[in-house]
Amino acid sequence: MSTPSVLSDDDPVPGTAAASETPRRTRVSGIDRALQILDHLYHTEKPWTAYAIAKAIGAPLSTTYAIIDDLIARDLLTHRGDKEVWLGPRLYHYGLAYAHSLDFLSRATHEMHELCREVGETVQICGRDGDRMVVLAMADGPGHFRVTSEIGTRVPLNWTASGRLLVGHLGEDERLNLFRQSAKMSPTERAETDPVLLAGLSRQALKDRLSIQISETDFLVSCVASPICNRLGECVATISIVLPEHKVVEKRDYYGDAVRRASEKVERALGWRDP
Amino acid sequence: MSTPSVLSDDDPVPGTAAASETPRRTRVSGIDRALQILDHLYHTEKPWTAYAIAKAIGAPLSTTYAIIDDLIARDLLTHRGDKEVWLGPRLYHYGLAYAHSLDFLSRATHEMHELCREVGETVQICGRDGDRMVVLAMADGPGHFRVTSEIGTRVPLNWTASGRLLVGHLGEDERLNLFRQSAKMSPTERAETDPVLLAGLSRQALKDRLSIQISETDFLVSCVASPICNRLGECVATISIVLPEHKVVEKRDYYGDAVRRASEKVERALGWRDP
DNA sequence: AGGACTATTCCATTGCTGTGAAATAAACGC
DNA sequence: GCGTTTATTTCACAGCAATGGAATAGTCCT
Repeated sequence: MSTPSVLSDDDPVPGTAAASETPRRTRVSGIDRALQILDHLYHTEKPWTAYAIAKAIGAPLSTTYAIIDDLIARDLLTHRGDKEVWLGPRLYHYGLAYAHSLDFLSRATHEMHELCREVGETVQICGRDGDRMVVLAMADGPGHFRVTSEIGTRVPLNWTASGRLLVGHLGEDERLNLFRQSAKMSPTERAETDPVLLAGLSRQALKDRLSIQISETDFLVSCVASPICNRLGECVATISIVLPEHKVVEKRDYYGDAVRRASEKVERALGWRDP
Repeated sequence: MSTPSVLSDDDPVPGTAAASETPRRTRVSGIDRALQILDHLYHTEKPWTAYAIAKAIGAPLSTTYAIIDDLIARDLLTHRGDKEVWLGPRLYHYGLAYAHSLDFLSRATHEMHELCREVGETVQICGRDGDRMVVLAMADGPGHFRVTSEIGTRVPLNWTASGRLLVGHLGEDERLNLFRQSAKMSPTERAETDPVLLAGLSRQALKDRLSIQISETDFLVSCVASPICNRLGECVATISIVLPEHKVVEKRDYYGDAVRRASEKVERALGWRDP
């Protein structure tokens, strides 16, 4: 709600539990409808046709077509392929302007590059959007066979070390709920999906300021993460090293210390940590 | 318009030349008003109070307050300070989703990191938003005294080497217009501001696939840029090395060649260049 | 203290806007 | 060929959203 965290939406998890509330008002304002459309595209992560969007969000065809035309004219949406539409460039501009104003992110990004250089591996800054973890920034490690992903990538919270940290500060109930509703099996089928176990790991990881995940999302790919917490102890983001499985096994402490030092530096630079 | 470029808005430059058109319709739709608000914040690059926004965009107070409340409730806006509002986190999410879908940007980002490692200096990817240059991505160089800026930074087109490249493909008239309306004196008072000269430099720089700027924006800071052009020859973005003045003077060709190689690699990877 | 803004809220009015339904094709599936 | 689904446009209508105006404090000058 009023949490000044970077990403937490705290929607009641837009899952299957569609609220059958709001009985009055068959009609929704333009802004509302527009946001429904943007959200639909955002959550499904792929282009849709106007027709399909109308069906999916349960809006009248005429309204949907009109608003989509409007949004396209304003560059909030763009055409992809023949009939499909997708989020537009203007949203990116707005987003950059927002990110630009976050001294938090620029600070963290700086430390991310330093850490990347220090350990010679890919480093990421991740945040949370509701029940997903989002890659906010990334520094590619050197070498031709580095492990990498992309800015904007969104994965379930239970797939990554960062995902667990990001909910560690939430209340027991909320944490359990998030995992219950969003925990998914990963491609490797090695991700933990038990909500109770996850909730426990999550809390403990935040306390340790360290979370390690091995090959839960992709084979041979691991992740060593440390939380960036504000003064209230809320995990606003994480900084993590992404690297091949065998390296973590061999030099677990080396990476763990490095990433913890980096996250502390960010917190200190922001005045979120006293020393 | 239908240009698939990443950033070009091609608005008629929202400058002082306020179009006294659209006489009918004292009333503007909700989406319209909402976007006016977002745009106002975006273009002024700072938080405003609801009252001030209403005055600035010429909207009724009641409407403005209502819509701003609405947008805040939806995380499209956030509170900054006591009364002021600013762009919200949700816009960043949408923006990331858009960026994530751009294979262009991820491709360019990869090359950006490579180049950063090769030359050991800060490297940026820049695009254009109307009459401004925008920093889309950045890789910090090593060292404690590196030159750096921030993602999302927006500066007039005439201040940077990249800015000139980004309009090099436009028609003579359009280019002249853009420079005429947006060319501003830089802090160092060394930026070129003559539209005709700028337009010429711009075209030539794009032809050379190289643009060099020395201390025009900041003292001792220079920039070596090369364009990333799509198959139509439109400069969609630039990749540039940011570094201290003296280094450019000493090793101009070294940096020029490196940055040109990088931009060509991006174009080739995207199939925008034949070999 | 008084004037001039800033900041916010309330309300009656009205005309724009979202709706629903229907018309029209094109694209499938078979 | 013929139903079914997708895709798009058109239109009259009613309701609510945006509006203008005013009321109410708070704040900043001087």
